[in-house]
Amino acid sequence: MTDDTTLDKRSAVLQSTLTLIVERGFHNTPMSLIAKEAGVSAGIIYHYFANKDDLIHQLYKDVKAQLGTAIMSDDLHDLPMREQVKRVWLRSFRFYADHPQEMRFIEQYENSPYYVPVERGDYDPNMQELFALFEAGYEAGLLKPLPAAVMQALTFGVAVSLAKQHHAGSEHFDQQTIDLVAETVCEAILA
Amino acid sequence: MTDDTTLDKRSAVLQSTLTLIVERGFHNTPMSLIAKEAGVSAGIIYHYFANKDDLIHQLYKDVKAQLGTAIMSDDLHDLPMREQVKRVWLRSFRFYADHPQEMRFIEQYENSPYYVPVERGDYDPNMQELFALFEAGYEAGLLKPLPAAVMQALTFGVAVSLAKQHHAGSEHFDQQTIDLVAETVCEAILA
DNA sequence: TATAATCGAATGAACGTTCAATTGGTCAGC
DNA sequence: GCTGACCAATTGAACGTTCATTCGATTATA
Repeated sequence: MTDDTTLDKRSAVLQSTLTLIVERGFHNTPMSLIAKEAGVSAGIIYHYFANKDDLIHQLYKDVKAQLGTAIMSDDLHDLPMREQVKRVWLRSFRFYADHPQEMRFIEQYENSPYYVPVERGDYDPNMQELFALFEAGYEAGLLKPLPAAVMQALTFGVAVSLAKQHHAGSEHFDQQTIDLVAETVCEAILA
Repeated sequence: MTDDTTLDKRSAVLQSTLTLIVERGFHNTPMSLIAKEAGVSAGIIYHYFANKDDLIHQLYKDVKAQLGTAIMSDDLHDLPMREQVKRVWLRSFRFYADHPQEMRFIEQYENSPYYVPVERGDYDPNMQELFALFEAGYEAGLLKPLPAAVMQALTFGVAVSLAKQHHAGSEHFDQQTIDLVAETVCEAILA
């Protein structure tokens, strides 16, 4: 009973879907349980979502948009490239570290058959901005001439992996260590 | 019908479970379909596995062991640390790149509630050897003094992320690019 | 002949989805 | 300000299906 029932029920449904799927997986999370946890009836879910898959897809979009906002919130223009990269990296790590449920849901979704890699145009606006940043850096010769996928692996791949261990493990990383990784990542991709 | 029925049925079941779960997810992969695809009866699965969860857990152990073998197969001792790291990294990437199903299954499993992070002792012997390699390098001062989790993120995190995009994307990476990433990863963690 | 392997129909529970019925709110016309 | 008409929101029991698992019978193996 994650009681936001006073707010709108659609949000309550999304919220309890998030919590339950992270804890129990896609299977093993019946609609009836989502409804109970959200404090609504089973039927109402179908008023807001076409079906279970639609609910899951919409939740993913929602969470991914949160991530986009967290990373690209304020503008980075007129900062040097190195600083831009560092900040973006730190924010992505921070989002993952501070939002374990959201992170786990994203990962669970993206590694399941639910996920169909999207066209560039389908991305969240903030994410598009992010790609633009990298592209600009690349064309200005400030970044190493590496394929975009390699860039992503060397930056966000590291952030995701690190955050996973952050949550899984007893180990917690102090800010100094995180900073060091951010620097290392910059080193890896800056020309 | 991935016909290895002439071999033992247990393997046939594991194989079709792998294929089907990668394509359809844990849910949406009924035992009956696994049986059909393996060319065996539904009942026989319960002769070899306690239940569906057990089947999935055993498949994971199996695949993870394959990965361990692929990475640590021959011995690396008396190679310089840099070369050891580079080879291990390249092999892990190669395994993922060459075994899309196995990779996807590992990722799907590890990002689902099936996965309960294990104690050190539970790891595959080859994986343990891998940890030992890093530990030795660390204690000899050949690697940067970073937490083990950071080391993993900077190496395998990158490999996994890169391999995912390798499979998802149109983009394919030539050996030269892969080599460059391997070098970059070494740079990132070597003292 | 005893034991292991194998079959596949039967079972019963769980689950996604539907729907007829109820409530609540909005607002036009009086 | 009241009425009633309309539509959105909401309920939860009921439906039909799917699925994991069981088990008695059958076949192969030793």
